[in-house]
Amino acid sequence: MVHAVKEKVVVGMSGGVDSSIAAALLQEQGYDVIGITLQVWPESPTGFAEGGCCSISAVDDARRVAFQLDIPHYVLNFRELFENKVINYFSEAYLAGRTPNPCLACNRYLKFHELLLKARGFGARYIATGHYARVLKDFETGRFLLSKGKDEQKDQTYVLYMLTQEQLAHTLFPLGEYNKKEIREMARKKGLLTVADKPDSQEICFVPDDDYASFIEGRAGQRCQKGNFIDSRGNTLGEHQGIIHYTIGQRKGLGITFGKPMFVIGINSQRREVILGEDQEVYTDTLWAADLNWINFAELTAPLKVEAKIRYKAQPSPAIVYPLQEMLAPVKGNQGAEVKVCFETPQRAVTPGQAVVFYQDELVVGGGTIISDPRGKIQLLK
RNA sequence: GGCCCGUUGGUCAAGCGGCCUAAGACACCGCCCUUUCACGGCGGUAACACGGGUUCGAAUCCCGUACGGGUCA
Repeated sequence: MVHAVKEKVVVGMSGGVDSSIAAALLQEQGYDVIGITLQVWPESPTGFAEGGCCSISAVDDARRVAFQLDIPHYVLNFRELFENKVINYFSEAYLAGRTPNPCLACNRYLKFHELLLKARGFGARYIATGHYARVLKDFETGRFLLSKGKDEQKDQTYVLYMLTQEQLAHTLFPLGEYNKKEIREMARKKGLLTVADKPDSQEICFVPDDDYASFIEGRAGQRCQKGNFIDSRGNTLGEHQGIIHYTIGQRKGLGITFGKPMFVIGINSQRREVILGEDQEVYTDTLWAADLNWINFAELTAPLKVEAKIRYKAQPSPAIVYPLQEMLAPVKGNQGAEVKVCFETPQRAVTPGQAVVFYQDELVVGGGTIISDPRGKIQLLK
């Protein structure tokens, strides 16, 4: 008589429908499932949007689902880590004139890195999340690959490009083979009614009312200094509310009118200037990126043809990634560009701080952080 | 001071006696979209400087007041 030892897996349960069903599916597949909810923010569980991927209000929902599935559930306090790795990064990036993506930092440091460490503490070999993505194995190179999920509409690989081989080797994405619609259907059938119809997460989970500027100013203890709107020739057009209020490509909230739509085409944090221009001026075909992570191979040694995405919801667009021999503009303590990306067609609103993610068909080849603005000027990371 | 011109929503700006319970653009607000910030889609709020008159009827014509701009000694 041989006992099949059940493989242990820790599921990051956010309290939403996706991670709940992820846990349920793994359980059906015979895994020994442990549910963990990361408590990150804030102190008080009130006043936060339902359904945020890391919303504290979700702890109760996650606990309830775990109870219904009859799996152990733990709530771990990740507040300090979240503060250091996500919120600080978020604030500093904005203050430096960049546009951060806190979800990427949260994934990189908490949901995958730290959760995997905790999982090992539980004796689990795998962690799992409710992302719509798939992990494959390349048997020729032995590398683990990241692929889009079956549901193209819901593809979330953009926020997973930073996963290391070590992490991919120990991560399961049970939703990769399903559509969102099917997941909600399963939730209803399983009687997980509290989460079945929860809206998808949205907005920054730790910022009340989506007013991130006030949030940053509140933490900094002072208002962000105002500055000038200028055009691409340097003419002053008006006064802005502080650079943290703006991102490249932005149209609304400028409070300034020219009879035609105007967009942010650049941010100069040193001079506290926000550069405005017409729609056409916000397009560029070249960008530089740093902080690269490669999935299909260890290092980029030759130009690579890819389809690249410059924002979560951007369309993948044909491009060539060139490795840079020398780090551009190396500055002590700063990180220079590692690659130059040339698109076949100009991209709208290339924005420093956002990620560029490279695809080949269904696979995520890698990605990095954009460090140049649409006007081709490189801004170094801090 | 005299003479002339102008004064329409937050901004720009249609309108030339009934089609104006006033167009459009930009801005603003809301919803949708969305694990970031944005973009985008849809919808919405909002004005005839003021007071008299002419007329069946005035944003549109006349007179005066206020405020702008121009011009003349």
